[in-house]
Amino acid sequence: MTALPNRDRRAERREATRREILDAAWEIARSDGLAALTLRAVAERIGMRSPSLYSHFESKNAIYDGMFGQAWEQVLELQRATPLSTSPRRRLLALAEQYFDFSVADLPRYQLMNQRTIPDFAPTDEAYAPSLESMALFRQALAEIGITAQSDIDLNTGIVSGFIDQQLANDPGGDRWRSQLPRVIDMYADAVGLPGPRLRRTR
Amino acid sequence: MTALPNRDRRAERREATRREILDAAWEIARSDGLAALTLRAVAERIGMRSPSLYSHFESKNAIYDGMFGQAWEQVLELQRATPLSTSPRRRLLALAEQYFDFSVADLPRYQLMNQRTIPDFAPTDEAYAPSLESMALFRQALAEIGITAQSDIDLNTGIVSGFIDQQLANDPGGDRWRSQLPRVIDMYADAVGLPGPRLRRTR
DNA sequence: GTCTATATTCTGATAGAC
DNA sequence: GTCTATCAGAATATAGAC
Repeated sequence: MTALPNRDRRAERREATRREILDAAWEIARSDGLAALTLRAVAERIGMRSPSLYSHFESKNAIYDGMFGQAWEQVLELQRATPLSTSPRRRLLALAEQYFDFSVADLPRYQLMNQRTIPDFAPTDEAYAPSLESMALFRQALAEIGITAQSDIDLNTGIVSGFIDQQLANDPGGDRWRSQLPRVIDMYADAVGLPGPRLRRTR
Repeated sequence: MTALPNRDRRAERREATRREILDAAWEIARSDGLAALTLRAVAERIGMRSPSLYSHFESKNAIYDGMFGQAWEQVLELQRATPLSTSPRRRLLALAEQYFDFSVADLPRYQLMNQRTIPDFAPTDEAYAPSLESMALFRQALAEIGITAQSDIDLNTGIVSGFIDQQLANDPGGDRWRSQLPRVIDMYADAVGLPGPRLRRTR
């Protein structure tokens, strides 16, 4: 009987190459725009020829799919690594700031995750899974401080995503909207009936 | 002395063709996605060959530019045609609903107006002008009800654009976020110190 | 102002040798 | 698993006849 090695070096190498391809794809997206991605450019950046990519991804959209999954995995990691404040308002602010900062740090990533920038791309169920998991964690974090109504959750996502949008569109690199997060979170907390203390003084 | 005709039929025709081209471009953007626009497809749709488009637009991006200008002109027209309520809260709600409905009615239009979906497109000053004019009208509409601080204006745009975003991304064609506009506008009005009466009962 | 013809370059993808 | 060679097509844009 032949002993199986406890590490599959082949699989490890394969996975490393996959990540290398996705890393290159992100770099191109960040410098030239998400829609400007081409297989040749990705291959060239890692010293390959474009047909070789097909050993790792079955199509260009499969690369977008991998990127989509990676991006939401990153959100998940961030969520899992961050302890949740027990103060309801501080928790809300921390959740908002965390997602805000993650989003504005990388426009193409945000476009891929949340906007339909690439006409014929739709994530596979597998790539979509971490997105669902992320939302589930978010709902749980809100539930623990008494926010369970769908309308209250929607109110939260609506506000935060709008701040991200405006920051990216009208003040990239700045903090015009980011600096107002405490204010808007106080508004939100008041609206859904959370107890104080407020994050900021009232006017 | 030769009398000049009081109508320039040639210019009218030219302008009509220009509009026809842009109309076709919008149709393609709506059915295939904004980034999927091609000159061939535009030309074909109006019974032309693609090189003929160059008699009316100097490049593909010039077509995007024309579309961008048109979209913001439409916003302007809408703003000018709508009487402003004298009740502060009703005015806020009407402004929000108007822009919300306009935005969610056409995703590619919204992407072109507000998101950087096309990597190498940037509007010319001419096409950008109606956008600035629209924002000026908006600021004036807010100023008349006592909202003048930049932070208060930013708060408004942040909230409304986020609702649009979420509606487009997570409930296209529905009203999950649209139906909450009165609630969030009340929140906003409270936060910036507007007098009542409220649009909705407090919980 | 529209056409045909074409330049030029690029695209995603496949076949098959090694 | 990566390569060369290539496909088949599409892209934007230009030249020049009519």
